[in-house]
Amino acid sequence: MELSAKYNPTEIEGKWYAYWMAHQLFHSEPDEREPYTIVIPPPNVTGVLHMGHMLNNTIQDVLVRRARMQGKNACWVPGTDHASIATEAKVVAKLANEGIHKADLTREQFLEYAWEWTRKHGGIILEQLKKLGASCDWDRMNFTMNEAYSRSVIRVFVDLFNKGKIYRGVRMVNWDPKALTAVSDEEVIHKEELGRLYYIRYKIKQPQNPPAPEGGTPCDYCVVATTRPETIMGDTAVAIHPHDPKNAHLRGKTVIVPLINREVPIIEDEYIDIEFGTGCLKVTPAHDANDYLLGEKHRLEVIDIFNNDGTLNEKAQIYVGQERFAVREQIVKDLEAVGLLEKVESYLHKVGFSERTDVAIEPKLSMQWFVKMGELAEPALAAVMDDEVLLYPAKFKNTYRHWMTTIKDWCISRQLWWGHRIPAWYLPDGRFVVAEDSAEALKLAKAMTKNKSLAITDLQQDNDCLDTWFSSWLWPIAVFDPDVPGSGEEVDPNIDLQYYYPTSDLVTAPEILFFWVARMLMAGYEWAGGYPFKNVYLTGIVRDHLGRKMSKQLGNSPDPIALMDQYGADGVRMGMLLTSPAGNDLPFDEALCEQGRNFCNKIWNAFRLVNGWQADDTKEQPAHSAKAGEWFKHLLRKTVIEMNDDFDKYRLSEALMKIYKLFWNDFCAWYLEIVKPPSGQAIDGTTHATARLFFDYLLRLLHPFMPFISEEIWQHLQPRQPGESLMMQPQPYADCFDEDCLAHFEMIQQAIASVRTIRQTKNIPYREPLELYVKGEADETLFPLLQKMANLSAIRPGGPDGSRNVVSFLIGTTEFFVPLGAMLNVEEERRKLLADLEYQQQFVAAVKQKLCNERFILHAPEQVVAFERKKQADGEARIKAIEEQLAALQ
RNA sequence: GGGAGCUUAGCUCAGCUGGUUUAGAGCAUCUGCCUUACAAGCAGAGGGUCAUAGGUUCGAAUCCUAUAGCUCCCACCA
Repeated sequence: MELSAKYNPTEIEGKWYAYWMAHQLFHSEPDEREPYTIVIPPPNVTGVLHMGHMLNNTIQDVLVRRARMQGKNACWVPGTDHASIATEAKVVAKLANEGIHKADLTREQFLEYAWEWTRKHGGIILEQLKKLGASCDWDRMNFTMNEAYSRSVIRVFVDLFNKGKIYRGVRMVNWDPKALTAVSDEEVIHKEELGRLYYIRYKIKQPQNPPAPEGGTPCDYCVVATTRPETIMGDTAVAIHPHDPKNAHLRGKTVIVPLINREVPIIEDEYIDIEFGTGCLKVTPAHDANDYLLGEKHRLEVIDIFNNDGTLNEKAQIYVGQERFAVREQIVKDLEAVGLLEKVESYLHKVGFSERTDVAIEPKLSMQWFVKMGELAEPALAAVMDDEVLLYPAKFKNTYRHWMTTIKDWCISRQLWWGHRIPAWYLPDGRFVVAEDSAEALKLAKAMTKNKSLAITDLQQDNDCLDTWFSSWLWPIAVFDPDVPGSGEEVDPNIDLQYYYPTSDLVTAPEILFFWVARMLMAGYEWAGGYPFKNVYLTGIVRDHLGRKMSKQLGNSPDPIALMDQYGADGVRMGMLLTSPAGNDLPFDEALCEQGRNFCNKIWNAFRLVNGWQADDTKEQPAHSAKAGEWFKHLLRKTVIEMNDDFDKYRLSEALMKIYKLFWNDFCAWYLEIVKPPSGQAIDGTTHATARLFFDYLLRLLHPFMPFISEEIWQHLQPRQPGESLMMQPQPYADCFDEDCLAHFEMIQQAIASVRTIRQTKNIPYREPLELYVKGEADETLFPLLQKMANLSAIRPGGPDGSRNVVSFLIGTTEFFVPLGAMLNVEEERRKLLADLEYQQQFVAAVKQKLCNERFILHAPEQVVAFERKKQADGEARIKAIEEQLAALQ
């Protein structure tokens, strides 16, 4: 078989993915094995793969593949999220491009367009995941708007409502004037903005003949500082602090709102910051959350001057129909014209923006649905604080606690059509019923009104949809059993849910810790009797090399598909994993993918070498090959133990680095080079079998990280049955290794490197054999190996007698000499030895100083003192050796 | 404004309960090699006052305090 000198991933990756699928290797059914479950964080149904997904799903695939190879029944459930705001926004934009406006469509017509869009774009992202190698159980594919899933969402709403945990109320919400919907606090991004602070004069309504304040002049105005002058038409009071001396004269007065000349009272409240601006606050209860609270407290009128789209309505009296920011510009000019603008200052402040549409959020009063969070949050908080559920890295526990203890009620209604419609039906008299469907609603309505003639057409279902997270918080439950919460009448408990729940690991981004992770925990305790996952691995954010978050807007995100085409999926997977410890940001660099690709090529060529060997069973195994095999066996064991430890701590990049070095440095550069037979000769049967065995183990260790190339080579390594796959082979096991064996070998490696250095500095080609003398401790059984790798004609014990033309080096306290004859540069050698001598003398001096310190001898543990003594003795031995060598140079 | 975290080689990071020969890795760099598995390679080498200043200790990259710089999260100062 001819194998190309370059590894070509594109030919191979598609082939093996199809093979795994054809043999149902990703599919899981409950059985007697221990389950290992991951539910995918469902990407937006119409989204495309970005670098964050690449990282996230690579990590999940590594964990799932490894669990599978550990004999667990691994199940990775894929699926998508309907993402109500994001998807609806895309559909609205697409329709607008075609000249169709949402407002002109009926709900049914719009939903038809949305479904069409979903069918067209939905699942693109899943095909991309397949290219990455994701070993999801595609038979378990789910979607948050599937019929069954939707039923579950509705049932949960009804259940919470019946438990009194859902209520309807007028609240100040974050209004997105572009998407025309309320959004949750978590969907508001606060950005710092350089705005302006406008000082506006409100005329004080004076009684006839106003008395002048003591020691001052009569004051016609009170000055109010605001960043939002366009809201003054909604003002219903001006507030001062009760103990503010400079505004005390305003007490009990009324002032006139500029331009519209409405008379409003001065109120007093301790909320006011005396130091800010003039100490006077204009109160606009309809358009500011704080003002709303003030308004409630002081029973102020609420005047809502905005339309839903951010334009002003007739209640504003002026600027009606104009956009809020245009009005801000205009009103400033108009105030100035009538002399009511005192001054304008630059002012740095935070403004809330909608995460989805990036427009400034408008605080707005409206009727919305809320979930009471207090009771739901309790078990979810305890789970994390008591380590029942573990966060990786644990530092997120603090943030989590902070959020969960200051949690506010969750506004779950969205003024959207794409999503789960709120199952509330309004009666003609304004009352409402909550039910799973319209028939049930009618029954309830009849009972409520005691009106038997009530018809379904008399009921009007709520027009709003539920927040996307109100469906995705059920994800780990509903993908296994959409009948939770049940009616309580079920006879057969759901087998899948019993077997797969709770899931093992959840891999997701820290930015949705509260959106999603916390709420899944709440749902788990509320409806599934316990936590939904044991471990939460929080990934970092993928950034470009300038440290910026990768985003579409910046255009700094590489196209994942193009990357995989260029470097292979395995190469990109390795690139993603190389620098991504849990919770750390990932500074992405294509060079990392290149490194991954190069590694694939290395693996490929190692295989080409081993594959090309002709085995001769009659040939005896050379001593160096036997010793190398022994060494590598122990090194392999050590690495397996270390990798297991890394995996236990979710240190995936370190585990990968260990197998990378084991394969490249130890297996290729050392083991294969040692056992490689001279060109054209056959290899002995024992070594041939051992090398293949090692290769097999290495492929198993590599497989979770690089599934494609490992499968390809494993299939070539020996004949396999149809349907056989590396992904189902057990991981290598080890619990101990021989440390001495590794240490002895390492010393020989250093000796070999030292001889090579001598060759390079002295310009002695490798072909020219050298002699070596060894004085001191060394494992002689490794000398044949040393001889082969350093190309030595002989290795002799002791020092070379009387010869001056010798170059030497030290490893530990063992001296090595290489006679060089005329090639030796005595002066250069002396310089080197003198430098070394000085270093050793300083070293010994430092150790001695430590040992002379009585308090050190007294306080330090015996072992540490003994170790320092050995350091001194070794150092002195080395000094003696160097001095002898210097003497020999004379 | 409150909270959390970070600062170790040119870059990205390990370094766990203070001591393991005067700090490790990968990448990058430099030098020499087209040696019949691989130049996407081989061999070798160089590179760090562990952010700064104090303190605790026989002993500090590691523990404590302060300072500086960076990052993230939360929060209604108009």
